[in-house]
Amino acid sequence: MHNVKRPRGARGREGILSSARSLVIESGYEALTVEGIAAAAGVGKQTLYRWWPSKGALVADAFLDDPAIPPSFASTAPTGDGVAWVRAQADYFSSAVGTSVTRALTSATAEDESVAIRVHERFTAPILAGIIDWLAITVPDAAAGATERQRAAADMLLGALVFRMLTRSEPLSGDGAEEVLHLVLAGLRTAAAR
Amino acid sequence: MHNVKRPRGARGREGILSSARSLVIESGYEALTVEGIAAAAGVGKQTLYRWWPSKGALVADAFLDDPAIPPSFASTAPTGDGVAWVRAQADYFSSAVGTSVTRALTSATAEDESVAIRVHERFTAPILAGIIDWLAITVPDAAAGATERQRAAADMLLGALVFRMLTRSEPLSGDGAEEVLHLVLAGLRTAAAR
Amino acid sequence: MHNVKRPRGARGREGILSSARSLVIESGYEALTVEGIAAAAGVGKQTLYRWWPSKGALVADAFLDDPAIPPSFASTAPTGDGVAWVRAQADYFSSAVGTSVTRALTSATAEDESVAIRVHERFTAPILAGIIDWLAITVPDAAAGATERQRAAADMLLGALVFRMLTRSEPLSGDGAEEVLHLVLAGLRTAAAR
Amino acid sequence: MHNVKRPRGARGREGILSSARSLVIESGYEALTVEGIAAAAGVGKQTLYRWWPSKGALVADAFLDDPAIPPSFASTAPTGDGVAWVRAQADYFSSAVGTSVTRALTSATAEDESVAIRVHERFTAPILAGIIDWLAITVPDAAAGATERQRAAADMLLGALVFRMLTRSEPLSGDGAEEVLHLVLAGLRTAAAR
DNA sequence: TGGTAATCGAGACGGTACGTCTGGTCTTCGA
DNA sequence: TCGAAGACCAGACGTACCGTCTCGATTACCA
Repeated sequence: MHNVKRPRGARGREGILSSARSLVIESGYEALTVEGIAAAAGVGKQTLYRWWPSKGALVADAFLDDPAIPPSFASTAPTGDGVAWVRAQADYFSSAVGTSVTRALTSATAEDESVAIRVHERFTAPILAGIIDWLAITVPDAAAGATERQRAAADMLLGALVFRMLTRSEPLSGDGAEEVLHLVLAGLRTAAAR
Repeated sequence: MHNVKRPRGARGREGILSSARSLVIESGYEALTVEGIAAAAGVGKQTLYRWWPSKGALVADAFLDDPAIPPSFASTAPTGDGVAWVRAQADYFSSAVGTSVTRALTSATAEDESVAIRVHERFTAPILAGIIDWLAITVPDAAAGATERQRAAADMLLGALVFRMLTRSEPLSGDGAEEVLHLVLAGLRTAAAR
Repeated sequence: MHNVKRPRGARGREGILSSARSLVIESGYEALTVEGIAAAAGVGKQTLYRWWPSKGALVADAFLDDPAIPPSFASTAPTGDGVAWVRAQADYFSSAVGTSVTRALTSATAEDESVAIRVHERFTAPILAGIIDWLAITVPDAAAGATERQRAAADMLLGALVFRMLTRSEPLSGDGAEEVLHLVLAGLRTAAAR
Repeated sequence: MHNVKRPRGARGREGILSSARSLVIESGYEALTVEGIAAAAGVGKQTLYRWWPSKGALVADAFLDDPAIPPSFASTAPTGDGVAWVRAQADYFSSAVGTSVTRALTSATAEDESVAIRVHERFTAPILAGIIDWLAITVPDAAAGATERQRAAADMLLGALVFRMLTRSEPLSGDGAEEVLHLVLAGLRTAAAR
């Protein structure tokens, strides 16, 4: 994306991104340095600057490119009644990894507009799309404007979870997350029946 | 807050905070430096370190201490049907000032746990409390657990707005924000009637 | 010299040396980089490292191999009374080219012992030999040790010119150089007559 | 000289210059780095850049400011018949320290015109002046132009020594240096008697 | 009212990291 | 098959800030 060619060094691109991921999870995005990534990856600094314009862009790639990482990532769409999904999200946002990764992506996003766009396109938007699709099936609504309503509902659902994590030491519990889910579904049903 | 005594310098404490505010709004939190604040306020660096342990703590004070700033701040509670309030919030989060300030507080929060606690206590919690109170009046619900439900609803309402702003170039429109409000109220009403 | 094979590239070996010469004369030895030479010669860096072990060695070759360069080089031996020759040397060491070239060879020499040896053998020693031969003819001296004396005299003659150039903004004038010549010849004559 | 104020840190200015001197003598000017000096002196890089505009200027100060260093420096004027002095110079230029220091000053001089001026004013010119004064006493000459002749003689004397050191692996021996001295004096005497 | 302490601005200090540049080696790919 | 092109690791460059530490000069309080 930043360049069609890819590093071909001994460790290569994946080694670099993997080092960056480890460092973010260990010590957080604020403590992350380009020199630290280079050292951890056994790579010259210039190699990083050759492929990524900034620390934020590198970190975005680190968490966006490899679907296997992070382990229990919030990247699947809800299924069935959604309860299992929303509790898994609550667990993820309560975990050290989930906290580190989400904060890292938020910070990277805040620093650089182009990173923000990329993170949205490749990360946030797909998750929201999955939620919206599931909501459309779960609470059918043929009304004009239903799509906008579902979009707002998805923002509320994911937004409440993220907002809690960013602003509170104790993120939403599984029960709290389920409460959010129920309110969203109840609201949508009422609107659909209106 | 960090010290009962106050600077006696030409500009004083308020001059420092005011300089910090201007710099954040002009150039963003990432570009903010302690040296920059000191220079802008015509103050020695040591004076800043005397009263604030970190850049984040200073910025938190800058936006928390003076109720007059930022101008159209999201700090009042909703009234009536809430529509005017929620549209004002959408406007605020769409503005350059609202974006800068919210991002700055989010970043400061991410860097330092004690700043996070302070921002929550002095800023986020009061806003949420105002919303919760208004929700309790607007959608009366005597059921056990209603408080938890209202807390979740407040997180959804404010969370959706903040989440949108943080992750999207185009924050929620007034209409979108109103949609969120309606869904929250509809959900709460259904739950209350259950 | 460092390799019997020769580049076949567009410009070839002479193109490389010529680029190096131009760059030295334009910007000086300190500002010279291997990358710059490669770029100027339209050649890969590896091609340079294939034939020269260091920047210094390349520069030495650049000024030693081609007798046509630099234009009015100090490489001829004195003739007749030596006045014309010594004034030509003064002019050369006063010129931009003479200054650049001499400084470049001095720096290259200081960095690398093997370059020093090569520059001496191929450049300094022949010049000194020419001077010594001319002195032996001009001030005949059959005494034992006359050769040592002539060697010292040659060092004095050329050394005074080089020393002046290296240490002073204004190198020896033609008159100053002639003064040096007269002193050397007077000293030798006195010694020969002793 | 570069600034009227002086470093006041734990180790101070002299510690920095002393570290620079050691490094030059150990490994030569080419291998010297600003970071190396800073590390050896236990000082931040910025402190060096605050007081000296370049590595060359720092090195010039290192060898010019403290008259006690280098130990057997060529900075005294000749006395008596000059033989002891000229042999001491030959020894100095044959020593590892003399070689390192002279090459370092020559390189620093070649890189930066302002360093060249300073080295000349504070180092080369005083030595030459001492030689000229001694020559004027040793070989009295009331003729017009005698001063120019003595200046040329001083350049020949010191120049031969420096030229030999810079261009040859084996600098002038004591005997060779004495030969130079005799030739200079003989030449001057002849000229004075003319 | 004059003397003494606290506090100020200013900015030097030892450091860390920045983003860039170059050195010297190694790999790719077109002619 | 060989060389241009340029990526690679390494590490120094000169700069920006960090948070700490002197400096005088300027209060402000007490004698």
